[in-house]
Amino acid sequence: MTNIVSIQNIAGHVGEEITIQGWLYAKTGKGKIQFLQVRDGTGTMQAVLFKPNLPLETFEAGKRLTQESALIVRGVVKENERAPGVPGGYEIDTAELKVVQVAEEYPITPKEHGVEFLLENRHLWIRSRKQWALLRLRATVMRACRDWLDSHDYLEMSTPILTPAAGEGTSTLFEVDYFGDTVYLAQTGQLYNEANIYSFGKVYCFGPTFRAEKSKTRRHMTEFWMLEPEMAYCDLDGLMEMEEQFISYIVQRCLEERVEELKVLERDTSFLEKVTPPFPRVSYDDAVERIKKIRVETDDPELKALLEIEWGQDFGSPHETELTKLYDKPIFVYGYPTQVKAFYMEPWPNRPEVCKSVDLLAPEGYGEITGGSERISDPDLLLERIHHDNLPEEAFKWYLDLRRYGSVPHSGFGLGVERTVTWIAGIHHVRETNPFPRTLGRVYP
RNA sequence: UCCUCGGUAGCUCAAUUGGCAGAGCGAGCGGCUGUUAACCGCUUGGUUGGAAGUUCGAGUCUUCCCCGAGGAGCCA
Repeated sequence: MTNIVSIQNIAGHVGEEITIQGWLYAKTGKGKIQFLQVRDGTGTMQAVLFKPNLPLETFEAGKRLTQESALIVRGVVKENERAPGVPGGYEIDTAELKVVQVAEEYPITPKEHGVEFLLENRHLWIRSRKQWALLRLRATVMRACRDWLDSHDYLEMSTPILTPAAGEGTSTLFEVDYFGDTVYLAQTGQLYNEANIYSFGKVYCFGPTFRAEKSKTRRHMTEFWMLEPEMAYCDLDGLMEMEEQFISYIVQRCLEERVEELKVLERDTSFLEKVTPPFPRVSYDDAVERIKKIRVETDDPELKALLEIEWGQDFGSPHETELTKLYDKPIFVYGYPTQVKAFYMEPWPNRPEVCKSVDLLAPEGYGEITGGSERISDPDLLLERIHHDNLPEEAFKWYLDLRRYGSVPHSGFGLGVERTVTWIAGIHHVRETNPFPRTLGRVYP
């Protein structure tokens, strides 16, 4: 069979005889006509088998096909608005059907399934339409990240995954035996990025990161992908300007390139269309006041309890959720209390209790998708902060060196890929945005 | 680590006060020329998460354990 066509390009082949290589997603049939929904990885389209037009054995072979059987279909492409698929509206009038393998009874039926069952069968679940759309969207988000950064003179620098000590000294790390020594799986590449900017100016690292925290929420995984840009000669304002351009570009790329997938996900894209610079900037001080006001005004006693806050405390997810509901765009919350943030963040001028940190909160209640800051550039201040947090000075010797040889103001942030995709896709749980999610209590498959 | 909910057929669930463990879907066979989670008929389906206990009798009650989900804290 020749002229193999991808389903995503089917619109350009109407009237032609083509071949589709794929798998049977679903099948419905009547006595003399059968409809095969065929996936090929790029989309789904209908192949029609009409008994009078086919050799009997071909029609009978079609009847024996089970869900997820591998098959190759040849026939003429026709436009037909009744034909379902992604993109819909096209079908193939089957002339030849080659059965590559008849699949065994497939566990995931087109009916409802529970989360536990689906996660146990994740290796098969990714074939389902919604999961397929979600992971295609993820790939676009990741590529858009790289495209924007690469075209703005950022250089991708790999940072180590095996690291000698805690990046920030706070989160729980996975331990790995390293020829008798203990090393840790990286939870950030930031410190290495800070070294890299002094050679390359603007850099980013992009890879998996690991947190051994026992978090069981829809926003947490133990292994997730993080993108961390870092920029020399960049202060907090410069960071926010860069972030809003960057995030807006990613969202707009998804709207352009993943129309069908967002349709499958039933995403209301009107929210995404509003994601253009500038984003609202809210100081931590203001944010606390607003949350206090919401807390006073709510009649819900449960929400009242969750929203309890005093200046100086970090926000929890309920606080973030309520804040984002006040806006229809992502918002920056900047100037968090120094005591709740990492040691390396630059203090606010004349207000040492506040630091030049900024989180980006996605709208519609999704909350934090990036966290960043301007970093301390003064060697004495950085050393003082390391001592203040009781961190081992010896481990940070190289990091302190960076402040001794041409230190400049610099900033960076980390973006959680799965959280970003979750928001853009408008879905409930981050685990579905990773092909094989690792969560507390699940490392299979 | 804490709080809440859950575990019954391959899957999704039901089972009244402690009294014969059921339905839909899937799968198999047959029928149907426009299906969209097709429809109609027949067939197939069980270590009720595990252990112990109470009882004439436990899916149901008690104790312990295992597993999962949601949330909190922490974080992207």
